[in-house]
Amino acid sequence: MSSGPNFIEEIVEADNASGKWKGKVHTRFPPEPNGYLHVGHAKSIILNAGLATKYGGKFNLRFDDTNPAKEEQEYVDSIISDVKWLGGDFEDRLFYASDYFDQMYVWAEKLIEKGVAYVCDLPPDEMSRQRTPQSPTGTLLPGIDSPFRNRSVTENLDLFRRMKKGEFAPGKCVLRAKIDMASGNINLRDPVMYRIVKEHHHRQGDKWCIYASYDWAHGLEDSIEGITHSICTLEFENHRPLYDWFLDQLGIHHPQQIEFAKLLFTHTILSKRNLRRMVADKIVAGWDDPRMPTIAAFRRRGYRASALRTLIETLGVTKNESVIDIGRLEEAVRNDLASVPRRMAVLDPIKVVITNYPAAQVEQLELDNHPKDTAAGKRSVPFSRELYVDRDDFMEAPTKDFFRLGPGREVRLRGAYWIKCENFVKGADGKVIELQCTYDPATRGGENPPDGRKVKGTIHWVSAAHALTAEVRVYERLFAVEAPGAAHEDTEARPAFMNDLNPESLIVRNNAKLEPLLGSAKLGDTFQFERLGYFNVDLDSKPQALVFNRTMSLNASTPAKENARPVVAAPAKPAKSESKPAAAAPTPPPSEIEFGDFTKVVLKAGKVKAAEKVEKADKLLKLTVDLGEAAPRTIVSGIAEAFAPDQLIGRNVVVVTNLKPRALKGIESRGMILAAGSGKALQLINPGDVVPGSDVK
RNA sequence: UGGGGCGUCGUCUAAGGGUAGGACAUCAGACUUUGACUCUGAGUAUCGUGGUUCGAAUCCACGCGCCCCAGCCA
Repeated sequence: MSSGPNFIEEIVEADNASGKWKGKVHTRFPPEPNGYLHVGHAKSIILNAGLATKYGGKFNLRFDDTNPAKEEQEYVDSIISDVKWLGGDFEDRLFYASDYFDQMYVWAEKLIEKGVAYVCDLPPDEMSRQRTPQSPTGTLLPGIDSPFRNRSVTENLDLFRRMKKGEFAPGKCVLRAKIDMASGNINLRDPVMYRIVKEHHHRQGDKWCIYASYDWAHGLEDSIEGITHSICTLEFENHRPLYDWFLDQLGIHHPQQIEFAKLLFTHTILSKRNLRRMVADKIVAGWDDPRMPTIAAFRRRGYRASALRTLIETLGVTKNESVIDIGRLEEAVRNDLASVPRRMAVLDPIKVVITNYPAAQVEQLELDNHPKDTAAGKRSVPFSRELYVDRDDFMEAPTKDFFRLGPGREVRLRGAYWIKCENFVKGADGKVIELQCTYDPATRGGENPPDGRKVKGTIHWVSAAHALTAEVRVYERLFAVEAPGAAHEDTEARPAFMNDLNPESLIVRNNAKLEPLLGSAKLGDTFQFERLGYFNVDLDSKPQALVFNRTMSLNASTPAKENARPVVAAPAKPAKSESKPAAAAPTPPPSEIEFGDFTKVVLKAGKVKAAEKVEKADKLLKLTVDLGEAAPRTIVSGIAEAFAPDQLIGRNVVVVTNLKPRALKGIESRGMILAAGSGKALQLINPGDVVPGSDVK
């Protein structure tokens, strides 16, 4: 796990070796308080705080509250608790950019006096045009100087002071830095330092009507706090020259800005706008709904900070933009919870009557709290004639790879006895409501009987008379596809990502049966319910109305039922399949496979409707292919050397339909034409005279 | 088109002129009173083309691909 230092640590170590900061390391996490923190922020917090810890430095939490229109106290509070929960130890160093407004103002006047800042009266759209003029062919041209660029220092000072006093309406004018209107980096084309905003600030009230912009403010904030390494995400790379320019002009403490790639996950959306939308549209119950990617949601769901820290350490820190498989997070959570005590719970109960067990008898059986850790001790679990087992553990007509209960089948009840199903009873609705079983007294504790009989299955159970009834919320991934929204268009009514919601992301079991010891579980407690996963006590739980969340499923290596066979079987509509994973197979098969994953290809017959050459690509043809779907697909294929577009129209072809869409010469290709040979000798595979959309075997 | 950044197994990530290694995922097997955990094994990678060199993922050149910037957001 521990590989060498990451590139940021290398910089820090080099600085320590050269004495650049006299051995000091001081980092910071500078959120804007305009939303809840999510996993992406966790990386930044863990990275910054971790650096400070590792090199004996300090870590600050600072609210970058320079835009009064967007910021709220609610977010400040949630961010503070999230940072603390993640282990970001800022001690007493909780700061607000707004506390530096006076100092920033003094420095702004200094730049005006130096002649490198001026008040500009251009309206916003005009300023934008002058900063980014384009030639008729779309080439970016050098910017045009503002007519106000050469105002005198006296005039600028006067105007700026009047801006501060509130004499001008918002939008009337701004303070700009005088840098370089010809720079290729647009950020250097006289960026805005102050704009007029007449809004109530959450800490400053109505004291200010001019507010510093990010580029002007951020370096100053870092400088004031004595930050040494100012770590931010890649999109700020273009802003670094500005960061440096302001600090150089002022001649003040000059931290080094370092950029890294932010953390993204598959099956997840992270943009604040979209998260807000999900909360507003009640797709989820709130910012801390356990399906959300927020820190607050993770905490509520039962993830621990240590899982996140381990994960992020394992993933490393680079400048490669990467999307992490959400399975990595899930796996990290499982590993982190592995040591937690075991309990038994039945989510979807079927009653079991042990016909040869004495009606009045109750045994207290001793079960291990943890199978590997003897120090975790034992607990006592009552056993009696009537039990509950999970519906998933019984099949009326069991297949041969099903190891659990069925007519005539024998299984081990974990830590109790072997039982054999002799009969079952159905209710009026045809559902099985009761299993009649016999037990073998020679198997007490679940031990093997002396006659050498074997069973393959061990299942969990709960004594009916002693069971607690609880609500259990079973969570799955919120999105059914890797890249939510990617295959759809946004509309006003429905953002693209909403098309990819997993309809089974929450299943509530409100008649779950728990072993009695769970009655004393407190908020914050997590258990493994054997064979089901890790579960924690939810915020909504009350002593007489217990509520548990499934924090994470266990790995399931074998299909629980015959309908969950992920491999060869091809879904009819690969673009939106697999919305119904079986309960015990939480990881649905991917609907879009990677190029090269040949065991899972879905082949369909298609008819070419149109074909044309692709500009600037000798080998590519852009085909429109009817696959019997609602709309024909665009497929870009490298077959231009062998075929002219006209030759292809009307032809039947074989298409790999479940490839991940790929962009070829900027055209999104949704599928691949099957062909053999190469170059001019290329042959298309012909499916014969079949209907578009037919399966091809 | 201008400026900035990034390209290593399916996915992350090491290797800083000298055996392309690890993790996750996948597959196969062992073990198992959780179809879990654990253990063993397997396969698959340096964006391309040239060049320098005894030797290149690494250095050079030219391409190609992807991401970011053109808010008075951060």
